[in-house]
Amino acid sequence: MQTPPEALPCFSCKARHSPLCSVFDDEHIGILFARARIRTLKAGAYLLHEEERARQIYNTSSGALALERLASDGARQIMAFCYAGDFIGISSGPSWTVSARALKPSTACQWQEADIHALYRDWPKLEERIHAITSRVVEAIMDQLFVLGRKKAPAKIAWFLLFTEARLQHVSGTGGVFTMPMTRIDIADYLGLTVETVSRAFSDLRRKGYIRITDKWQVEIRDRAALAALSGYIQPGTGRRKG
Amino acid sequence: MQTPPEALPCFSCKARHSPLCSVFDDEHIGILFARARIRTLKAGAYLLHEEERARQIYNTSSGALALERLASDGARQIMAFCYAGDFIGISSGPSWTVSARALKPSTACQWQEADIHALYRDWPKLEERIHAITSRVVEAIMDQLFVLGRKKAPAKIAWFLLFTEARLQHVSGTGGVFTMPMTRIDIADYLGLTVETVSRAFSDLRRKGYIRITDKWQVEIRDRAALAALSGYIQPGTGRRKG
DNA sequence: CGCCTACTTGAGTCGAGTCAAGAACCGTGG
DNA sequence: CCACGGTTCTTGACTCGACTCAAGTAGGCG
Repeated sequence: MQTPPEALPCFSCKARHSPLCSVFDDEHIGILFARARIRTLKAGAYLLHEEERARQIYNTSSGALALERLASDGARQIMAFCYAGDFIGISSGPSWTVSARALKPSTACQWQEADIHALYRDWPKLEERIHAITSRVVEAIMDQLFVLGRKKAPAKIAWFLLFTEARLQHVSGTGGVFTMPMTRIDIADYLGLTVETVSRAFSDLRRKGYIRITDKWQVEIRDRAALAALSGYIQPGTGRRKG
Repeated sequence: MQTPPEALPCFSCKARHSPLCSVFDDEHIGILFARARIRTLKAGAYLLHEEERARQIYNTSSGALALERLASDGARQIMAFCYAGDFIGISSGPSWTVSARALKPSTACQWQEADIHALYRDWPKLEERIHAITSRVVEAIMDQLFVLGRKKAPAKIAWFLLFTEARLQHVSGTGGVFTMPMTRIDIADYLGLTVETVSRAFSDLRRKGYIRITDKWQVEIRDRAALAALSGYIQPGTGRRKG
């Protein structure tokens, strides 16, 4: 608050307009910033580990993370990918049930849960927003559940591409070209497939002309309608379906 | 409130000690009851439909429901089974993204969302509880996501049996015997399998002596350790894993 | 330059889906 | 009470999609 607004990194932060931060206008964002610890992560580093005490909450400010769970036999399931502006911090128990791994160099703001709760009184909208985010997460995971349980590999990949394009729109900007921050292995672990199946599915889509892949991570959607048909018409990001 | 407490159905309701209702002590439960509409459902009836306007919330008071989503091609994915005491009402948008179907004759209390929100001021614990329920739901669905994405059919079934036994403990009481309210088809649609695969898996477990099935819905767990090993050591209900 | 990891592609296997038939169970109505 | 039609459940035979195993290529980084 005493800090001159111009000095705050918030003003140039990609998460400035995220559900969490946008509760505070430019005049008051310092209240939130003053309580934050900025975490900088290298690719592959963990923001938090499952089984770890969960008394912090996070807001991704740059980069990309995977929320994942690892089984003793090495099987991995990725629950979500988080990009700039995405909130991380839902836990009903004393510890996390997922780990958060950086897919590329990333930064996130970290708060003590108690510090945020203390702000609820003066900023009731904050509590409302966090609740809304949690509800939104439930629906996103239900979408994923539907895809994992009921779609075949080609449909899963098609859905993933459309969904990811939509999620990255605010990063990549306009029409049809985007850069995926995750490896094929990550995609496989997100969709309940193996690397080989993912790779084959990409090749198929490429051969059919539905997509174009330049440098392995650059994807261009060339036939959105075909992908949508393949995916079974799930409208990415909204939880709604046609048909 | 004015109603003499003895007259309230709440006192003999199986959901009396649910997260929602237990916010109110016996003296004040009438406040909640006065605003409730009691919904009675026959087996197969819908409490709510996806795409329907979502401005109500529900608390299951008896019976069992399935939260499901239906695709245009007939594919169904069940997101959760709800029993007495379970809250239904998480939605971030204007309408539901799932339907709630009664698996057997069931009852639920229905409130207008606005009526409940109006109680938040005097009963802050209510808001807290609903938030906690939502967080708990996220973790339950993540468990399911992990199972759908990374477990084979036998492991899915073993996990389902242990999980369901734990969920029904407050109904079935003690050790190892419980009555499943859902059909094999429902189980298949919950685990991302087909009826035939579910049926075969049950038969296998029966032949191995891990379980005993009396009248098709009565299941007795005979070798919990073997089931746990098969399921991959997920501790049902807690979101934790051994290994 | 060389190592390591990620990616791709092929060949073969296996688990789960599909198709099909029969048995058991349900509620309904005679 | 029993006969009947419809659904659910089980089991078998077959098929096919995704996994496994394996080899080779490409790209990133020290």
